[in-house]
Amino acid sequence: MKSKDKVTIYDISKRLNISAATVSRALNHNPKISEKTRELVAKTAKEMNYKQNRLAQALKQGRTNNVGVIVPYINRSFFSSVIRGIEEELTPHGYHIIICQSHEEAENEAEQINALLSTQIDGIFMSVSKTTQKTDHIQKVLQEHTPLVFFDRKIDVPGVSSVVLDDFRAGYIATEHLIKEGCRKIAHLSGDINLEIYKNRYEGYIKALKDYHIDFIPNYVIEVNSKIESGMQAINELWKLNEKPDAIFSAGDYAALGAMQELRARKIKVPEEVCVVGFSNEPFTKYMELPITSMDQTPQEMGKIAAQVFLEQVKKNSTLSIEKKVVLPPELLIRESSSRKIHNLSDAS
Amino acid sequence: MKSKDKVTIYDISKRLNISAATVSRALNHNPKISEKTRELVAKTAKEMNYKQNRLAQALKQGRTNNVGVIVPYINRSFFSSVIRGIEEELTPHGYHIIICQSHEEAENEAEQINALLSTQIDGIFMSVSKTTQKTDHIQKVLQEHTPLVFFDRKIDVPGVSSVVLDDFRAGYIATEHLIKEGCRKIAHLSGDINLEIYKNRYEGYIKALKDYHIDFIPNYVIEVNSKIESGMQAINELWKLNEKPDAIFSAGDYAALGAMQELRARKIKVPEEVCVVGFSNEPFTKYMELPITSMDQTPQEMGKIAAQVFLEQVKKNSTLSIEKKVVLPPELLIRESSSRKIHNLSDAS
DNA sequence: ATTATTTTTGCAATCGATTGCTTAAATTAA
DNA sequence: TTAATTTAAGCAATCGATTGCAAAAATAAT
Repeated sequence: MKSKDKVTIYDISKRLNISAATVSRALNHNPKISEKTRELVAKTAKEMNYKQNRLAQALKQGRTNNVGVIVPYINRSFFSSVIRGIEEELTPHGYHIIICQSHEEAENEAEQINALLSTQIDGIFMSVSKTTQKTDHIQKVLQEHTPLVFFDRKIDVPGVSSVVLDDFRAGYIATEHLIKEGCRKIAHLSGDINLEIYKNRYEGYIKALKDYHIDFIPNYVIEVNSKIESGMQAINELWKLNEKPDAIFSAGDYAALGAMQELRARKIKVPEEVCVVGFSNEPFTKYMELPITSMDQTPQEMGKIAAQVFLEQVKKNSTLSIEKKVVLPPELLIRESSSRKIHNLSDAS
Repeated sequence: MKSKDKVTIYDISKRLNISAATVSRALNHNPKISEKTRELVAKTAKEMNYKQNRLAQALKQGRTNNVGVIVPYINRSFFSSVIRGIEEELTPHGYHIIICQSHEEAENEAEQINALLSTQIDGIFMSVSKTTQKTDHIQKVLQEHTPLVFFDRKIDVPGVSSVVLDDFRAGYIATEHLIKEGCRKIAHLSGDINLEIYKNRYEGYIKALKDYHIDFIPNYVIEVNSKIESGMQAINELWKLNEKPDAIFSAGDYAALGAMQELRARKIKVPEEVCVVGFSNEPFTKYMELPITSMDQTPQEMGKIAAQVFLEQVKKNSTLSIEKKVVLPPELLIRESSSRKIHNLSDAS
């Protein structure tokens, strides 16, 4: 892997008997260089299979044209779609995207941030992990004046922009939908309330119950993670109660799926006996034998907007960090798992 | 984003009235530095919030400790699991993983390679895109003596190591399983034959038919992509035939899912009338109402092994590129979609 | 033909960290 | 106390590309 044969601008300059400065300028289309030599340099560069050393360039210029994206997991449809959105928006501007996973560990998250900062990335996009409590590592990013944009899962830190879903509204809409389907005993499978998104979904749920004069029953709220098994477990808990729920609003699709599995195992009919609504519009929700109603978060759009916020920030080139907060509207995709009436199945995902 | 305040070893050296060289050595635990000054430097470095500039370091050392992974899509369970495997194996060795997507476009793939090479990564892991025909961009990697390891989808290029599944065997096993379930008219939803993996699966299928003296019917082979819709389309094609198949062996889970949807729409019972086997063991196959039999590729293991092959290669530090070919055994996970007999549902995924 | 002006190119410093070689300081031996 | 030896720290070059300023070459003006 030693490569003594890597071609540099000096190699080109020697070959052509001109200075490296001229080569550099020629390659960068500097107008001070005559067309003649520009073409000559371009030609020999290709001949010699020259490839720019972006390390050296970045070191000199102070920017790498790399941005980092930190997500809990890359294999969640939601996150990979956001990444796709960021890519599409930033690639045309010459940026490259470095994707990192925190695996929901605050520690990993901090390490990834350190790694990114030390490679001098030009910006960071991040959806914080569930276990993130302290903001030390985020302060570090700000200290370096590296633009930071939160998406979906954010922490409130002054000076940091964010693009999130209106999770409160989403929780409200989902619950309201279930109420309108005739459900009155609506359980909620919540995520960790420490994360704003889950807290907001939960509060939207509460508010909808209140608005429709339905009593809130604390026992109907079960905390789950994003594993299928936890959804199963949640049903087991709920069905120990005297008053069984007639609807499940899950803050995640995987838990919703688990819930449906367990309901089926118990021969409880969905949606006739229990309606189910999930969250995130994971692809499988649409393609189940019994498709699951779910909340779409327009993730790709979210990524694009996050990227735009970043671009704005770097364009201003100012040290003062702009703080921009974008909130996107959710869209409920109603499918069979919650459709008691023969319904207009608006399924446009 | 301008940050005139980034701390360098010079800042530390000035503060302590020692040379930058000493600071550098101290931070790197060079034994030539006394414990006293080492601690002093470490302390002030922390105080001043020093963060190493890995660009500069990499430029000097000639290695970045970054490796690139190029996959068609990150949101396929298979690929993200391979990436996870690579991460787990390489992170302890101080490497950072840069994840890139080709989106199945050879052009993107080439661009990603260029970008990675110009940032001087220490190695590349890659699963080639469907549209990759030419090997020019791969030759470039070899010219730079950058270690390259193919996983799953490879192209035959001398000097490149690879870790792949025994796809021929997998195709054989899947087909044999269907035969043993009593199927005789087995259709095959194949991927693009230009990719070795799909060609091998196809040939395994042919061989099994032959071994069991079943006539091969060309019309029973339909090319699909990895979209659900193409699986539906395939069933539409197959059901135009006079002799309808009694089994489907799909080279991909998404197509298998689409096929099952379409069969259901046509009121054709799975597995009673038609057995279905998919490929890749995507999580949804297990959690369907009617779980799909699928071929597991032990992706995380594949990633780990690929990483080990890479490590071996860099350890030898020799310019001569070792060529190592690892072939992993597939494992068929038999589920309801292909179990006519009451079966030992060996489901360990 | 000579000077003024415009183009084109080169010199050398710089980005931040590393490292071979040398020198200075500290320790031990004589 | 002085020389010999070990230990600690500094000098300066280097990695490859960029860029302000200066010099050289080419062109235009007088």
